[in-house]
Amino acid sequence: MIDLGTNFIYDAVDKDLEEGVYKTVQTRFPPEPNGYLHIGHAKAITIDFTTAQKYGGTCNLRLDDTNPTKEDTEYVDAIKEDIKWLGFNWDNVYYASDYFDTIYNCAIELIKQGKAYVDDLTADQIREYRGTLTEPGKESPYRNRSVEENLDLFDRMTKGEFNEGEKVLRAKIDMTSPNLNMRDPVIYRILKAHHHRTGDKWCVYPMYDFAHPISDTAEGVTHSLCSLEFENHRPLYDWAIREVGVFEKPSRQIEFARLNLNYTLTSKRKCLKLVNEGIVSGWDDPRMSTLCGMRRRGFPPEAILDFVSRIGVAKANSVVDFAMLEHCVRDNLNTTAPRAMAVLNPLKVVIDNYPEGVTEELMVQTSPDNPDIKAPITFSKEIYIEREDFMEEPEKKFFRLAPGKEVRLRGAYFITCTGCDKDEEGNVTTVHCTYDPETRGGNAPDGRKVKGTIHWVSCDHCVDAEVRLYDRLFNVENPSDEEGVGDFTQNLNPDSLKVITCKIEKALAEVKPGDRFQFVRNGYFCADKDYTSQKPVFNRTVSLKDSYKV
RNA sequence: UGGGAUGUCGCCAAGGGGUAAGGCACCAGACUUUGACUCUGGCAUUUCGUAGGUUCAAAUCCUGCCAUCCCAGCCA
Repeated sequence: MIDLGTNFIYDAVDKDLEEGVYKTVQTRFPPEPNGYLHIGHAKAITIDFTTAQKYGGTCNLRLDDTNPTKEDTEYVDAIKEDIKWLGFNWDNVYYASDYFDTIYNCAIELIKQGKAYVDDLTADQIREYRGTLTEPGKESPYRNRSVEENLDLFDRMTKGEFNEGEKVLRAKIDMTSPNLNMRDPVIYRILKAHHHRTGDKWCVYPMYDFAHPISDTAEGVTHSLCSLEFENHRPLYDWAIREVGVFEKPSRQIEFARLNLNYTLTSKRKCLKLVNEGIVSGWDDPRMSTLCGMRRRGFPPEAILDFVSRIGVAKANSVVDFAMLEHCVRDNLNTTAPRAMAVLNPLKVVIDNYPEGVTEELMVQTSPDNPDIKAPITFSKEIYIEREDFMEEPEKKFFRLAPGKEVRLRGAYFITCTGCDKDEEGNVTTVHCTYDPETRGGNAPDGRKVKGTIHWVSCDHCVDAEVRLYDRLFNVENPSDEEGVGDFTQNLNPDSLKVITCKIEKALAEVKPGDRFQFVRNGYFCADKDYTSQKPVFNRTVSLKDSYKV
């Protein structure tokens, strides 16, 4: 059970329960199936599901499909997959389109009560008549049509007698309201589009503002949790339920702040641009904030849930530091990811006093916390170590390999550097060492200590792998600050993806896509879903916290 | 220049009259078959956007001001 701490939503629910406003709790996660879910949705999903769980209630998945021009079943499937991946199970799957008849009847009811009317104004005219933020709107000349006429016109709209945009159904509320949403909002529009579920049955579709309160209430939702931008819509939400008047238990809408993460985008529109312009490889590019992207990157769902519980639920607009998410990922992987050795930037080491042609199997601990869980790795005379683990002229606090210094090869032997070979340009090509046969396994019988331990891989017993090193996609904290879709690409981090070839221990070539490891000292990696090259591919999930800084 | 919200440490965030939780980040130290992890300590005291007021006592109540976000889709 995820703990969202104390928060104002729970306070409100507690109060409702105490006062007997509701006896049970029912919530819903209501995405529009017009795109992929991202980390921001993970927050909403967690809040919706855990609120229901906490009170022993139910939470349904409802696909808010009231705009057939933007929606598709492809997204429905992806949404379901991502929710399940996070570990949540909905009680029922509903669609707003399930309620089209109900919503339609509510509209008729409103018309009969004289609370809704068919308007012939064009979209432009409606905008003009709406007034501005500071000036009141004015009433449409069609506002006072008779109930009979409205009923007839709406019926004919439904039968397809009019073109898109010719007529709309509007709620008759108050054109002078300081809340623009209450200035006779459009509640039904003509859309001669094929709906992914209802097909061509309808050519009028309810607007969100009308469909949502009716769907919630018809479904039995007690607490309709949504993000802050709908605060201005709440009066209309309440109005619709109240005026339609056919439901005994109105739903209560409660708003919370949506999640913003620095250095990333969580706007569907902008993410789409990244995909369409080929800036990223697709919706599941590991740099994306989409759940499928994070999954491919190797972020465990538990880490995302932990993250959501840590950031809390409040009403203040905020931007959470990406480091918080990374911490959660490391925290999870630290205890779950097996250790493995991979050398990203190889430098050959020859152990001069090790017999030629001999190999031996050494058992190296792979479990982060259980010393008894080990895997075999082959050792031989020639190995690769990390280039940065050798310094010909070591600086003051350098604990690794340097001429005359002794270090431990993880799980193997102590070796002492005797010198190195260089090419004409002075680059180190090979390091020469001697090993101490008494230190097999990594401990000296005489009890002498060694300050550094380094990872390695045997030259003849390793394979090449492609490693994708990911960094933040943007180099500015808030790429969304730039107005418009055109500008944010200026802030892309050109080094957000670096592909290198590295040496991995042989056993790692056999892993399954999705398997996660800590490559000792190099960070956490996740085997990629498909190998486009012949080599195995690993995505770097997250780097280790800078361990060698002086 | 309308309305709705929000302002507590660099970033999240508790606390809603009784004298500032916690996490991330950061810093210092210990430990360590990697310097990671773990552990220990530090990290808002005329301070809770700001200026006043009420009170024995205010981040918490009142008033004014300031800043930021949302709203003028036949999107959700």
